[in-house]
Amino acid sequence: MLDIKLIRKNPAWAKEKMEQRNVSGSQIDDLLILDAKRREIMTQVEELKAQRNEVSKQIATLKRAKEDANQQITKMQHVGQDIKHLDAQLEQISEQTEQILVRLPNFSDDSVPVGADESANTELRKWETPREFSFEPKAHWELGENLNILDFERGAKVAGSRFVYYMGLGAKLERALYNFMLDEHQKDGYTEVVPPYLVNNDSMFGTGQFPKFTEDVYSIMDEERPLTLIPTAEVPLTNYYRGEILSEEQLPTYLTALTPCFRSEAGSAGRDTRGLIRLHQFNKVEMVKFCKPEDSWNELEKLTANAENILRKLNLPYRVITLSSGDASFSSAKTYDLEVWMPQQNMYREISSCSNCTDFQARRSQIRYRNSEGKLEFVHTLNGSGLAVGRAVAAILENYQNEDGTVTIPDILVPYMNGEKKITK
RNA sequence: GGAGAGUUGGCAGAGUGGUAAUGCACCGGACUCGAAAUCCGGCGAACCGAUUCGAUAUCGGCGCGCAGGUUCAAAUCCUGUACUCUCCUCCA
Repeated sequence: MLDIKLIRKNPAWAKEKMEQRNVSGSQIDDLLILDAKRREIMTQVEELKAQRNEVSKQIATLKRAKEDANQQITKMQHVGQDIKHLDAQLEQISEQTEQILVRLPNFSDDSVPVGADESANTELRKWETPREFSFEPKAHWELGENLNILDFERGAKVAGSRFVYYMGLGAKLERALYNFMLDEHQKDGYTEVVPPYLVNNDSMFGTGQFPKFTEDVYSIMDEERPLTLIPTAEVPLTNYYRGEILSEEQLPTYLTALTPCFRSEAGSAGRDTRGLIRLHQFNKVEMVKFCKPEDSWNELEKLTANAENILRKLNLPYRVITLSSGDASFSSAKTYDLEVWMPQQNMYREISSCSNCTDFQARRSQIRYRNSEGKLEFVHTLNGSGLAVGRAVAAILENYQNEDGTVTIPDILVPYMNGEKKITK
């Protein structure tokens, strides 16, 4: 959530920043009109309440002295009516203000390339050149099906399209990967967490998925109480400290978790219909950080390096992209995407997304800390995938495939595969 | 699933219709070479608004798990709800 005071202070700047994110500047105008009205009513109602408090004290004094207070009581009955009326108005206008405010995305950092969509993204760096194949590289789904380690057909039968079974060494490769990732992140100072996979609406609001993106997730009703299957571990990890005041010593806090992620993929019909790239359920290792505001930009670089570390140790070629203002996600002030090389598609595909959400999520979820002057401040939150496990499996299958259709296990994973060096039929 | 108890400041804990005791902690001061002890004073956290360019500050609102209701007035009464604990039941 944006700081309304910041918008109040500099409306023109706020409008420009919102337009960079494909949000009409008129939203800011509407917001400020409502905000001015809200404060006007608030002043009125607060004056009346002050009066009521004052007279109530007189009534109490009179009553204690066994004197007559009827005149004051009658007067306050009217004041009470006025307060009720104005409070109702205030509530209505506050709701309208909130409606707008909670749907505005975070401000992009000034270092972010300005543009409406992914065409304005910029490449920051590239690591390793993709391998030259002496044969036509196969798609990972073809390799996986031939090796009997991926079964999309039965996934579709049992659950529907965009679901898969990993079998045998495929399942083991998946497990090897996330064990490896979690071990690496632990070395980098992250605490391993197993969080809830179902979360309540407050949590979904806290990280910015709700109220705007209800279509993208699976929700269930549990005794009238809605719960949502997490679309990413960012939600339970960032909400870990929701509503809390942290001490300075608790910062920075690094958390990591392997979780399944559930996404309805509404609006992506027809895209990546084959393979492991876009499933309704996939595993992901996520990293989340809470830090002091002054540290968050440095922490973003470190977080991104932690994700890159995984790809480097797996020896998978990748590049780092800075997402443009229009392409970055709702809560993010700046996002780096890591894209891994996929030989069959002959292109880089997103495998990780590392974002600095500044105080945007912290304000929504009320996560603060007491700074050295004893003042409360919102923390900054960051999150990044390290990595999407399914996509990593896909990248390994394609990059490590041999001409005979077998797949060599990356050296670093061999110990995690009980010494298995190759996947054969 | 059933029954009961509870939720009050940083912590402990009183308050059952008249506007949140008290203790510890904390902050300031005195004493001291300095500290401890002692004494004096201050202090519920957060949030919002007005005055202000802004900060400080002042005033006000708000504030007893949360949301409603009754009342001139609610921590207190009523309704709903969340969470915690205990017991029973069930269960991996």
